[in-house]
Amino acid sequence: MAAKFELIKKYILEKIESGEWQENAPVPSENKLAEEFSVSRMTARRALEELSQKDILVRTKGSGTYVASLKSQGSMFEIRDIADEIKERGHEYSATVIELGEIDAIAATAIALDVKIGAQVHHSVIVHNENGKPVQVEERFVNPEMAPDYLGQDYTEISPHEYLSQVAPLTEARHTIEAISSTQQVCDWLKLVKEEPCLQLIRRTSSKQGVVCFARIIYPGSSYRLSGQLTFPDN
Amino acid sequence: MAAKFELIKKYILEKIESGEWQENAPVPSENKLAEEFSVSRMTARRALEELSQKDILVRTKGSGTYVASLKSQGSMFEIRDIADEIKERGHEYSATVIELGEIDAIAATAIALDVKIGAQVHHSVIVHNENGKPVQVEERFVNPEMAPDYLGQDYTEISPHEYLSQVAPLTEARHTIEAISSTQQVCDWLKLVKEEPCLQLIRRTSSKQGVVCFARIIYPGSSYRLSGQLTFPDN
DNA sequence: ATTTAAAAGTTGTATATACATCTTTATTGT
DNA sequence: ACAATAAAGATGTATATACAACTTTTAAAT
Repeated sequence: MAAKFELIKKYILEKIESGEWQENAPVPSENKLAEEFSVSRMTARRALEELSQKDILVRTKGSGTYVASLKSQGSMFEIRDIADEIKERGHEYSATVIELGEIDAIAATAIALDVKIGAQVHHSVIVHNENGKPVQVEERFVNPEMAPDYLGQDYTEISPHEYLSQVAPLTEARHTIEAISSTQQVCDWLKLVKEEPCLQLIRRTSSKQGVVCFARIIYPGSSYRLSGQLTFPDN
Repeated sequence: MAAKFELIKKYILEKIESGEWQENAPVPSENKLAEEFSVSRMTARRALEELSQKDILVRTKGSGTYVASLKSQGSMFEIRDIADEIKERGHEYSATVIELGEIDAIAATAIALDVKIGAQVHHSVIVHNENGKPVQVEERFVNPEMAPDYLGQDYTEISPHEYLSQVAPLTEARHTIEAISSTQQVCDWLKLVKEEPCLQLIRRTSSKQGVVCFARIIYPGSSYRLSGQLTFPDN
């Protein structure tokens, strides 16, 4: 039989995963959880404390416990939102939607998304511009079952990453990074006059319900960098 | 005044950082710590438990608490040890030491290592081979104060990473990845016949005592990949 | 010597309690 | 209406206790 505090953790995680408790939503207090689950306060506390140490919850003395900002989750090795980064630099950000529609999944896509070959999947190609100049291209294949409204969004306003985070919070992502030479297609998208080494980041995102998204993000290697941080105990 | 359990955590971390307690070393039991620090068992337990959740300690019911394998630390976004990876594939691994000595720190190196410009720092260039073919070059600048014996190691036997992990465990690393075109020097080292897009990973490693190492690791982008994983709560 | 059984040691879970510290809300006085 | 104060509510730290479950060591029996 599972431990009591694990059941409470599970309960909270489910609320967050389902989207019922969004970012910054208040979580029941130690005493409330203790009463609802018929456990002592210390047991309820343990559940909250452990989730807080995993940065899923944020606790404030005197105030309460809240769902953490999900962006802080992935930040260990998340590409900082390109829009934020550009704006922070004081430059103008814009996005160009090159493609947004459905396509048949070829074998590689089907495997990555865990759907049948030939199945219709959502597909988008978006170019991010800094001061009007393209600096990053982002191609995504999205499992329609996980995000049925994917095609209905305005991606000049909200980034796909942002939207998908709302639809499927608490996801796990696997990344692969490689250096490639820009293909003709990439040269077109990024308006490169010649071939250039590029960073290609492939990201496969899944939640407990299944694979959400398969993304290919390409930077011209010379102009942009991807930074990751391996943190370690503060003390 | 700091909380009692924080003092115990600090005590344990210092033992590990100093190297006094190595990998898999036994850590005093809850009861022993409770007695030594004159606290209740629950307080000592809290210190051990929190360090265990950060993967610094490993606890086994009935047996005891031990210092975790440090390699599991960085594994979230550590480049898997190239030697291991090659051996796992059933291929032959070898390393070629191209350079091993001292050099004057130029400005960029000095800043990265937090030493004075012109100071002598340890320097190594090592090429890793798979079945005799070079697949990765690794250039390192090492702060001599942190690892005085760096030059005395046999890097065909032990990897610099492995050695440095012993000298300075519990480090924090910052990574930057970019795509570059191979320079002539890199072409020489990797025996590339023509320019090729490469992944360049720059890693700056520091412990609490200071900056340990500044490393530049270059892969031919087409043949090798760097994989990272963003994990998320198991439940 | 080998096996078996008991004991001791260690971590895991759970509870009840006490008090500290901070925040938010409600009350009261002007 | 405003400000000051009090009360209530929340998290933070610490302790003492009890028992469960597992491992290692010790002791005993064969």
